[in-house]
Amino acid sequence: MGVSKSHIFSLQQNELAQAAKVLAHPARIAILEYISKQDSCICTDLVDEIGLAQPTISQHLNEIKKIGLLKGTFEGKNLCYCIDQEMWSELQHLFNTFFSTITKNCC
Amino acid sequence: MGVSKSHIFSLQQNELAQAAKVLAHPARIAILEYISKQDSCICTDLVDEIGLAQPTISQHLNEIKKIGLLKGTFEGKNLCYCIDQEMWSELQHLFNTFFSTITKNCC
DNA sequence: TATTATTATCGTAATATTGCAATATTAAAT
DNA sequence: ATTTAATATTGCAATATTACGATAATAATA
Repeated sequence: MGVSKSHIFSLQQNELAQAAKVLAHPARIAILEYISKQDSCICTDLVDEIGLAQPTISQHLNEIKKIGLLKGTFEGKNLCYCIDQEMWSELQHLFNTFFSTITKNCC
Repeated sequence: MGVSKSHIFSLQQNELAQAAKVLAHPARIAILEYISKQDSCICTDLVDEIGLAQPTISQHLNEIKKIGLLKGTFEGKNLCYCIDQEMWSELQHLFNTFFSTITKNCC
């Protein structure tokens, strides 16, 4: 088929997978890193900084936004994106828990 | 186009994205969780445990194997999968570093 | 109000992913 | 040597993702 059978998995499993999907593209990693590097918030610079077209960046931003990782506020003419701290911590916790609950007992 | 322009990103960014991609499917999360839950190693049970066809499970296992997260040894007739501890720790570190270096200064 | 700069959306093409049936491979057991 | 059970591979269909040009929407400024 081609559709993920998400209904056969638990909420936790789907949530983690969904979050991982957002991080599963170097452009989105780069975007998050760049946003966090700036003291002030960014606007258009992402397009210049990363070598992708404006609609593509916009699409990636939207993916990040969809799981609530970005807050955007207007500041004059330009949209001003920043990382939602609460959501970021939540994500960090989610991954951390997953990594530590996997006990690596082996044959 | 449709191809990820991985060459415009750093090695670190690509590696993290690649790793995240492996975790970006609930079936693979479920597989890792199940393997770790078992005291002894698993074999066919993944197919029964998770509701996906055998070739599909095999494919997912392969994705996990590709980044070196699984070790497989034969134990009688059945393949016996287990999580590569060293690689797992490396991954954990990779994500941990990423999550903590993103400083969430906002507007 | 018209212009300008920034961001979003639409449409489309290329490629990737997900899933399974059918089949092949592998190795133990008869 | 055959059969049996477990895993891998192949081929294919459905859907998702990535990327961008063209265009629309938005809001500050002239």
